[in-house]
Order: sequence, then structure tokens, then C-alpha cells
Amino acid sequence: MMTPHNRPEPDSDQDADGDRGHSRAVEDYLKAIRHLQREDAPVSTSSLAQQLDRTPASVTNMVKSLAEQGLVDHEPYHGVRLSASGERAALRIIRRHRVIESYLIERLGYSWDRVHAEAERLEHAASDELVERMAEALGHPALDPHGSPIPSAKGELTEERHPRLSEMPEGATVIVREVSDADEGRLRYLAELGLFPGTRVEVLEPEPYEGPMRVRVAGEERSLGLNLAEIVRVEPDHDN
Amino acid sequence: MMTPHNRPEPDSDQDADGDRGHSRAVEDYLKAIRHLQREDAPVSTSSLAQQLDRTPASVTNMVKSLAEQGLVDHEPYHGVRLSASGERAALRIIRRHRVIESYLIERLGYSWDRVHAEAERLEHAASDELVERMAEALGHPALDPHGSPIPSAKGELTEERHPRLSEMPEGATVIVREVSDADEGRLRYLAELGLFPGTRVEVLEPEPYEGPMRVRVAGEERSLGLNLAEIVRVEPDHDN
DNA sequence: TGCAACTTTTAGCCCGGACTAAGAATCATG
DNA sequence: CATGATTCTTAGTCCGGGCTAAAAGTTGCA
Repeated sequence: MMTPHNRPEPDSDQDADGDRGHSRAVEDYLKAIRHLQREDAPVSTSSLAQQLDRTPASVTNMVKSLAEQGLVDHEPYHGVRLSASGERAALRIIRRHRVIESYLIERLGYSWDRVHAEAERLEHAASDELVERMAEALGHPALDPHGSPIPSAKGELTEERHPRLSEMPEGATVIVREVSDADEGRLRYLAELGLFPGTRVEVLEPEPYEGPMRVRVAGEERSLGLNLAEIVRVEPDHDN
Repeated sequence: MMTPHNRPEPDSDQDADGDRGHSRAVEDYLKAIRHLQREDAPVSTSSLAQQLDRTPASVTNMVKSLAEQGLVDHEPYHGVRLSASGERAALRIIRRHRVIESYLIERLGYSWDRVHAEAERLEHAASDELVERMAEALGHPALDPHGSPIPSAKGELTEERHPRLSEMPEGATVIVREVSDADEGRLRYLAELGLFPGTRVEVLEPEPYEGPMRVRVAGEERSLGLNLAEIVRVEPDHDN
């Protein structure tokens, strides 16, 4: 035997494994860039490095390579921004992540706070077919269990940026709409407090000297630190 | 910020991602070695290379590294054999693969012939927790949909090597017990013929000159080539 | 406006895991 | 039992994607 072993795809991604994907590292960078790229402002190397737990030098290298692949626009020393094709790729990964999270919670009994890490790995290995089958099985939900919108299979995403609980004035009554899924510990604590999407919360008088907020949840008075209240997105309760 | 970025696990596998796993490449090698290592005979570099679609040189390198990690015993120029710990690791991956295949078919509507590739990727990304949840959801099946036994979570595997359909004499009546899951095309064709685990098959007079076998399946006479009949494992039908 | 402090990039290295080319061991056969 | 064919290993390269150390660019402030 011993054929010349000519690898058939000289140009494609061999690490990707999912169908038509980028390498795992590339996918992680795109997701992180999109996450940080709020309101069109370019993302700095260092913030990206912090987000990804990489050194700034590593980030510069990868960013250069992303720029060569046309996935981002990079203005050296002035940050990076997703291109149209990078945005498409990022949305595809975000869809995977959110569909997988939803499925794991709905169908396999995962808890709200432990699902993130698993999805983080599966999103790079799952094929489009698997993701679509999961979405199908769940009836194509529009929101994931943390309240984040799931991009459509065609890459459409309707973002509705709700304000943070931490910004709500004393006396407001609000409904929790979305909770960032990234921090396991904080999520676990929020779950203990009963702060899920859909929960009604009343904002009480804060504790003095930049202390924690005080809120009423399900009749109970609770206090929660500001960096906890920051990851909770809420909507004013109009029926109130 | 910019902490020194001291990677916390200097000694562990960073590519693995699953919990307590080896790198994807290592897992693939272990699986392949076990697959080829029938009856204690050591596995040659070249057969492993063929199985994995790698060059023999690459295989030698990796085998050396596996030997250093204590996963295999390597007698240079005389082949390789799994050590006890390599065997354990291999069984763990095989369990993952078979549980995942079972789940995809049972719960997500995958077809018998398309499931292999998906499982091949997920087995490296799924955590033990996910695999156990899938097994749980399915009621801890003993066999996967191709009829292959699923190792237990503790790594026990009861192998029952049934003879190949291709070896059955004319006139035998047998029940299909297991079909190799590796070849998508052949699986698809077997499905068309109706040769699933559990199917009763009568072996008829073969066509002359090393021609295909002739069999009766569900009342229909069919012929199938010998390399197709080779991947079908059968049991003599005693109730006949 | 000029310099110190910070951020970003470059340069050079490492590791895993492929590959090719070439040398060493084994086997098969006269 | 020698020698050619076959198989396996060594040597050296490459690529992705990390890292550190050092250079370069940007910025804030006197």
C-alpha cells in the first residue's frame, strides 16, 4: 500500500472538524471579538487577551491571521473589528452555542450554571446537522435558557439590549430578561436568589457607601453586589 | 492587568478539553490500536498508518510518545500493544463513541449510516457527565445500534465475537448480530438490503467463481459481495 | 512640546503532530 | 546464508498556535 498520502484539501481547515468551520482557536477569537465589540467600537488587543486568557502577543499574531483571512479588519495599534464574513462566522458559532445549551438543559437535565463549559466544547465539534436537529427537537426556540436570543440558521439575530439590573433606580419594578452565561459561580448564586429570566424584581433602597443593591424577589428581601447585578439584564415591568 | 499568565497545569493535557482525557490524536491512536489488536497479536506500524490515514513515519513518532506515556508497549520493529492503562483509556473512548451513536439515533433521528462521523467528533469533546447523561436517558443500553457492546462506565466490556456472515456455509440460517459502523457506504447498502441486527438471514447457494453470496432476507433473495458480507457478524439461528 | 507610562507589535522560541527523504532492520527466497 | 524487497525508524521540515523579551507606537501630562 503506502500511497503518497496526498492530503486532499490543501487549503482547508483540518482542525475544524465541524462541517465548513474554522479552527477551534479561530472560532473562539471571533466569538470573543463579537462579545467585546459593543456599539461598533473596535476591540483592543489587550481586552481580547484578557477575555481569552492569552497574552497580548499571541492575540496580535492571531489577529493578523484573521485579518489575512478576511474575517476581521485590523488597524494596527488601534484595534480590531469583525468584517461581514467574520460576523457571519461568529453568529454561526453563537447559534451553535445557544442551541446546544438549550438542548442540554431541556433534554439532558443540565443545570443552568453548569451547561456553559460543556457547550463551549461541543460548539466546535458539532456539525450543522446536529445543531439543526437539536433546534428542531426543541421547536426552534428564539431564546436560550439564559434569555439570550438564538441567531437563526440563516444568521439573523434580533438583539434587544435590555438595561442592567445594576442601573435601575430605587423603586423600579422590573422583569429579569437575560443573564450572562459565562460565569458559573455567579450564575449559581443568582439561581439561589431566584433570579431567572421571567422573575419579577423590585429595586429597594441601596445600602450606603457603594454597598450592594437591595431587591425584593418573590417576597424576599435580598442584597446583591453590583458586579452580580451587572450581568442581569432587565425590562421595566409595564403591567405594574 | 496582564498577569504573568502562568498556565496552571504544566503537566496535563491541554488539548483534551473533555475531563481527564488525552489529546484527540492520542485518543484516535488508542482506538485504532485496540481495533486492530485482535487476539493479542501486536499491531504493526503500517497497518496502524493505513487505519488512521497517516504515514508510517508519523505513526512511529506518535507510538514512541504513547510508549513514553505508558499507554502502549512498543517493541521497535515488532509492533505495538496497548498497556493496561492504554486499554482503559481506549475502552473509555469506545464507550463514549457508542453511547453517543446510540443517543443520536434514538433521540435525534440520525440514520444508522450517517451517525458514525458525528460520533467520531463528539467523542473527543463530550465530558464524562454528558456521556453518562446520555446513557442514563437511554436506560444504559448494553449494545449500540450496530450491535456492538458498550463498555460500562467502569470500563468493563463483554465481547462476544460472532462469526462473519461471509464465513457461513450454504444452507445456514442465522441472525444478524453486529455490523461494523465504520463504512458509511456499505452501511447504507446493508440498510437497503434490510440487514440490521436482529434480522434473520438464510444463506443460499453462492454464485460460482468466487462470486457474491446469495441470501434470503425477509423472503427476498438478494446477493451481496464478500467484502460486504465480511462486516456482518451473525449467530446461527438455534430456534430453527 | 517632550517625555514617561502604557499598549501593541515584532522577533524568536516551544510544543504537538503532521510530512518527506533517507537509513536501518527484518523477511523471504534462491 | 546472502541479498534484494519490504517494513520500520530516524532526521529534518512545516504549520498552528501558544509563550517571553524586547522594540515601537500612542497617549497623557507637566
